[in-house]
Amino acid sequence: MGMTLDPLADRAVYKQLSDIVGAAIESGEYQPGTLIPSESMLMARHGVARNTVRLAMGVLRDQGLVVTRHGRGTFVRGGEHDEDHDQPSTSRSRTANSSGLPA
Amino acid sequence: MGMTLDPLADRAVYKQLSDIVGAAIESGEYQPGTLIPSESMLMARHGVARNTVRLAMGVLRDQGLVVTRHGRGTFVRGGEHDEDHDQPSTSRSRTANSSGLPA
DNA sequence: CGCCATTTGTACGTATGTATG
DNA sequence: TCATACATACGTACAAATGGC
Repeated sequence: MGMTLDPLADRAVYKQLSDIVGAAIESGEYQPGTLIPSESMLMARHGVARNTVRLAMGVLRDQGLVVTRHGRGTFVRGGEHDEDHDQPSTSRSRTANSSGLPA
Repeated sequence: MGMTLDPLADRAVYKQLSDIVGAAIESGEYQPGTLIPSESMLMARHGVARNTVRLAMGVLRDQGLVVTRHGRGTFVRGGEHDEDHDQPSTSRSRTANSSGLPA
């Protein structure tokens, strides 16, 4: 279960990380509407800098797989029950599948 | 024309910078298909870190205003003559107005 | 209410790699 | 070969939001 990062690989580490977390999401390991590990957690677990983690999260965000909230964390998309409280504008004018997962 | 950045403002510096450059693009100061100032230039001109410049460029990229090419620079979108040489996949599955400018 | 821990946001610095011309 | 420009990755620090107490 612990896909490891390879700094020597052709693929950038942050992309490898986004692949890993993204796969974990699609595999159901991280359920829709729930929080994925915090940046600190991911840093510790994978031995990378925060920057790298944030870049990876950025990829997942662009893919519409997750949504990040200041002070709260990063949630797996698709929690239609909406653990949202208010928020001025949830959508971000992205291609992003507002329904949640792509397939 | 020299809109200055205000580190004390409510709006994040990188967002202020994206506003400035974005406005310069829409005002025609930076013509479609041409290069905008390099990261080094923007750093020097505005007195900010490279990271900040890159964040600003990221905003413009998300807005579909510019396109960045490794080793080349960041171009104002709308150069339909296509200064492209080959490239595996130009689009990035973004909302991005493939035609160029939003309006 | 204030206090505090956690978490993301912003901004800086440095180094090295890769692409282009 | 070389200079320029962007890409990746590490580090630090402080701000702001959140939520439990």
